[in-house]
Amino acid sequence: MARVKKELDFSLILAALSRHVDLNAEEQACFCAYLSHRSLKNKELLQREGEVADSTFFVTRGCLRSYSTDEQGLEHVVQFAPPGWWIAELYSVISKRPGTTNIDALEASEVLVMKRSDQEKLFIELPKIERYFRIITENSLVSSRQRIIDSMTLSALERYQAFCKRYPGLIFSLPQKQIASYIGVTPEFFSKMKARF
Amino acid sequence: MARVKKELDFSLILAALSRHVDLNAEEQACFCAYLSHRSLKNKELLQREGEVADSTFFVTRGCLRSYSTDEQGLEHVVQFAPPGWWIAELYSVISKRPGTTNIDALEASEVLVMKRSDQEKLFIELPKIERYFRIITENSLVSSRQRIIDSMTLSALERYQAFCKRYPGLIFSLPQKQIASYIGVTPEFFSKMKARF
DNA sequence: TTGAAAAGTTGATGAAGGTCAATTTGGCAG
DNA sequence: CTGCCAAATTGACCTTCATCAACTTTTCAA
Repeated sequence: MARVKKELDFSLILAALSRHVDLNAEEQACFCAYLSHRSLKNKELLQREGEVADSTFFVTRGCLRSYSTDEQGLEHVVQFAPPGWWIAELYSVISKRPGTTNIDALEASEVLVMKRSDQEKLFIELPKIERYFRIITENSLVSSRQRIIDSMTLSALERYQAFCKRYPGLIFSLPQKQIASYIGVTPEFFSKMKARF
Repeated sequence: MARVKKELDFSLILAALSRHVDLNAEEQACFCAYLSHRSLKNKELLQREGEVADSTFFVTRGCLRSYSTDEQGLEHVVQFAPPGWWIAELYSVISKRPGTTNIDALEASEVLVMKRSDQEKLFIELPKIERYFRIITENSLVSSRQRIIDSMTLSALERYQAFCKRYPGLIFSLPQKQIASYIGVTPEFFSKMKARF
């Protein structure tokens, strides 16, 4: 069987870019030239705690998560990334030091990979790309701070309701132990909480 | 007494910039031209929940905080900003919608004010400024995510110890009810926790 | 200097959520 | 279809931290 070069599908990532910056066809091609592709099996690890991360990932299919493991071995979900979302071990990417969180696939998934060194070249070559990342980083920071406020002001049930509102699609596709981990309760308590409505 | 125009002190903010980007004298002047100055009395409110924020603040003296008020009227500290730090109601600045948090001064303070509209002009005029903000926003996001992980994996005592390590200067200058609010416990529990060492 | 308000302390009690163990349900590889 | 493993449920008990109230100490403006 002949090995056919797989055409990468950039439509999702170009749509994401166009929500914040205008790129002409040439600029789009320049941006895409720096992306590579990777397929992940269910549960496959993309970034392991302790290793230095050098890439940021854009999800085109499936769903990834980043999570931290505590000294008792319990996992705590930092972020879910369904199609159209970026995910990275940003601390490690920025500092070039070993990361403290893991990233894996919650189902068979596909991602576009952008190496930090390439990203930095793009920042110089195409300032609009730096603008794009500046904007989505600002938005992520707002979400992250809101989650801190929620963790201090809301009960577990209210955090669950907030989660359902913010990520309506994920409630049905994720095992509820993952959602419990994201909102910061045990699977047992989560189950009891749901039973009480 | 003659009113003398106050010379603004840009040394702290230029030092902060130079940690991430190189600006020549002209670029520095261009940047500083967009800044204005504001003095704050102890407890003075800089941004009130419900109002639309249009500026970001760089602290040159004193200490600010941003906080959220819950439905029981309790305050929860989102961020402290000692000299050399930026602070803003970023959600409101970005979205131009009413903010959900407050910013006030914990002591007599001085800030440099950068309006969002001016910041956006600078992003176009001086891409290095956009780079600077992209970088510090990335760093803020890393800290914010680490705080989320800490809130899920650490006990109140451990969060206090982490706070002491990360902000060694603040432990002595802040009322401990502010620190309690930041790490997410009541002042009463904080006091008992300290007593038990 | 003083006195009232704010901050901090201490104790009794209670609620939110965790831990551990037993059992049931569900998904899916063979 | 079967069997197995992971996910979810349920119950008993426990830990952490909140709440409320009384009291003490500090701060700071008049």
